[in-house]
Amino acid sequence: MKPITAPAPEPRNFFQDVHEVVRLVPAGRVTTYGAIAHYLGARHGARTVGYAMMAAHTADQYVPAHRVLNRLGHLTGRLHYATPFAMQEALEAEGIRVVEDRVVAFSELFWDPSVELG
DNA sequence: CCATTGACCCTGA
DNA sequence: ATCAGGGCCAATG
Repeated sequence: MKPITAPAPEPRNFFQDVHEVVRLVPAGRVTTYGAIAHYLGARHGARTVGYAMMAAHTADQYVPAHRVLNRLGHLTGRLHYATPFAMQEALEAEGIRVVEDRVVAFSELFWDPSVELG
C-alpha cells in the first residue's frame, strides 16, 4: 500500500515531444507554438512550447525551430539565434519569403500537426 | 519557498 | 474596433 504521496505527473519529456513534432514539419512549411501545444493536449500552453524551442538548441537531434512561428506568422524567436537574420535566412533557404519579420502567405504554408498527424 | 520571467494565446470589458 | 488581464508550464534568482 502506498501512502498518499501524490504520483506527481512525470516531469514529462514535454520538450522532447515538442522537438519531435517540430522535426516532422516539412521543409518549406511552417507551424505555430499554439498549434503544437494544441496537438500535444493544449494544456501546457503555447508558452512552454516556446520555452522548449529555446532548449531546442541543446537537443541531441537537430530541431528546425525556424519553422515555428507565433500565430501571426511572426518570427518572434529571431533574436535568439546566432544572428538576428539566421532564422529568416533559414526560411528563405527553403523557399519561404519573409517580409518585415513575417512569413508571406503564412496561412497557405501553415502545417497543422493536429491535421497532418491526426 | 515565493517571486519573476519567458521564442504565447484566449477571453472579457 | 482597442485594451487589459489571466492562464499555462518550466527555469532562475
